[in-house]
Amino acid sequence: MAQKPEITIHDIAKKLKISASTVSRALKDNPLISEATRHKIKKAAIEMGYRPNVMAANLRTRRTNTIGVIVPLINRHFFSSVISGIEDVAYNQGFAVTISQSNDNLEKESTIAHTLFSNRVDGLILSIGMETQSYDHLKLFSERNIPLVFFDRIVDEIPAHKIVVDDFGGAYRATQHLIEQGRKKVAHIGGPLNLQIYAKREAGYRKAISDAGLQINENQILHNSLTREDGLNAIKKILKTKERPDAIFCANDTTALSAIIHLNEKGIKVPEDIAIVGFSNEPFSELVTPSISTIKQPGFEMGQKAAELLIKQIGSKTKPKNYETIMMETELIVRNSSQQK
Amino acid sequence: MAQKPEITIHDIAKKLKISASTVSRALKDNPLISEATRHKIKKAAIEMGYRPNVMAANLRTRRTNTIGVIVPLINRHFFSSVISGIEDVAYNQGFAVTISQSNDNLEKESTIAHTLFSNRVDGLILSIGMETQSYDHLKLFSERNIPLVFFDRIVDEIPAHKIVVDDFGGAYRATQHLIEQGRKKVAHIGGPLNLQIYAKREAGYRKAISDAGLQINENQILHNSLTREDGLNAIKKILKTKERPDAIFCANDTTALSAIIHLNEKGIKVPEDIAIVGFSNEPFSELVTPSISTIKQPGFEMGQKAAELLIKQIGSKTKPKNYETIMMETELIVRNSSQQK
DNA sequence: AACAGAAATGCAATCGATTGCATTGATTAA
DNA sequence: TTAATCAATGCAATCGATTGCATTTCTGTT
Repeated sequence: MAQKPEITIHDIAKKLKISASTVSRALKDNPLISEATRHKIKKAAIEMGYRPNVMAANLRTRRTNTIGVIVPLINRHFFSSVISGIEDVAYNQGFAVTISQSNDNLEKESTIAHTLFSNRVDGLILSIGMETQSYDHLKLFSERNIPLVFFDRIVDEIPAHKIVVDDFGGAYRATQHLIEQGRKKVAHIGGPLNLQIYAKREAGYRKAISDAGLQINENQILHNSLTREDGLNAIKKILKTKERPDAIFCANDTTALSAIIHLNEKGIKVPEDIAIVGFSNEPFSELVTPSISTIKQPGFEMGQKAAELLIKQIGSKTKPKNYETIMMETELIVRNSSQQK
Repeated sequence: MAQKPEITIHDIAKKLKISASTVSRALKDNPLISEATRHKIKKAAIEMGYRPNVMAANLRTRRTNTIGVIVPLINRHFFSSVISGIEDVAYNQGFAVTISQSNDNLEKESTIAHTLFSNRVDGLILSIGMETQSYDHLKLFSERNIPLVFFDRIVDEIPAHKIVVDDFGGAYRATQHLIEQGRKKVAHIGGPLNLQIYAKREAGYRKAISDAGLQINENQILHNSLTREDGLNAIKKILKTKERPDAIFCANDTTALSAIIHLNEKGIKVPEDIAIVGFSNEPFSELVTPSISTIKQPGFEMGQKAAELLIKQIGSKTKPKNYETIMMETELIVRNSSQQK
């Protein structure tokens, strides 16, 4: 399609009767070039509509100034907050950010990782998908020493910086809160245990229950992919169990939502009959009736931190001696789904 | 950072004692290469962990097989649906997609456009930001014949394919629906008129009112950026006007939400006292109490269509003779905010 | 056995920017 | 005036893959 001739530094050089090297240096504000020529060159560049060909530069310098980001779904408030945090830091440091979503699908995640690698991103920030249990596509990066930072859904096996929230603590707090409301039989809708975050949330939940000297009913701990539909099936199953629980701690807000909607329809009162707490503080959680008590995660700050660590690592010549796992604090937000007015 | 030697086609060639050209051709399944050598080469490539350097290839071929996407906010359900639609088509056709958000900020939009251009994306799909009133950063593309497709928030001045929804019709339908509910005084919370979509929504609203022989109260047509906060200010302002309206057509769901929350707090009943219709069918619209009647836009399909048109244009040698503007149908979804049970 | 024609492979230039090293020109010191 | 010094610029190789054209190797035919 492109017919208008591409303007290159050579075109500028020819027009100004100087060498391409000088043009290149001038445009990069290299101090070797005199003020006068630099001005002349920049002026010409603008007049001629010069646009650097990043690929040529990248090929030569072996750097792209681009950070790749892979998230399961850009559509989740938590993830888009993280992305905004990443962009915030990256743009200020002159990095471009390219965002991709895996849709929680391993194959797509792998394809994206390979594409990003082939495009030679300088570093990768990611949160793995629910299906992801093999990590060849990620070893690609760590083996070649391309900086990698995980956030939220991390992988233990791969050495890298990791940014997580205190899932255990958050879940503990959430469950404790339900118990403080006088609940004795707390059920749990949890995520796939291959993801650490869900294992930890469940562990926090279990600890809170046993610390309070209460019993766990193993029939009332369910695992699924935490979609709207999964949540609906889960709440139905829970309602069919022998001793109906008086509270549910859900591993995300989506399933909390499903539960609430179903209970509303069934005429079971939330929180009077069954109290509910979710996780993530999705925007909708304050909009439903009753509004959902939940655990707030500092998404934006996690993104900032992840980008900082990554960029620091990109800038350094050597592999970091040790990798940090940064745990950020969560906050319990009490709303109407767990507390009577 | 990268110390492990990069494997190039030359390394493969050396090892197999053949030429790099043959390796290149074999890896691209060029029929010139015999079955036997091709196999040998592919095997070696895998064993050696070869990963093509896309930048080098792109530099040579002047194609990147990458589509750039710019949206105001990835966080909006409508936009992320469109993105999913784009990805759906693009991936199947072997294109990568790089997504960026402008945050409705002209400067950022312009920076992103320049970055994408410098990275030589093969084409661009975008929806402009609220601030965008100058188009130099977009002319960059059209002038150099880099295919460009607009969706939703389009720019008339620039020749390109455009995918829109029937904003006029949707708004007309929404307003008409309010009138059918017996409402006589319908206010409007609208967006910035420099964006065609909002101008059209307002026009549709006006037409429906006058077609019904009703009066418009110009004090009750407000314009703002349609954020939560803007919506709150707008509803407050509307409540202070002389003749309180009995319905409001909001140009998006966000402001409809603000209005509903504020009216709930004030004890003004929705829909009994004031009926409300929004626009876009954001997921939260069915979750609030009362649930929000709204206009549904086919986001996924718009994305698919945009990607199809773009890729077709990328593949063609010549400029399209005429540019299409495809208008997709909207659907009124009646919920509780506009209809008494 | 010889040769046309096809099939397979190689050569070398190219894409556009960068950069180590060489060169030019100007300035300064002696 | 001349050599030494420094500032400014140019030369040419390089990054890795692609591709038009040339060359080599087969294959089959007579």
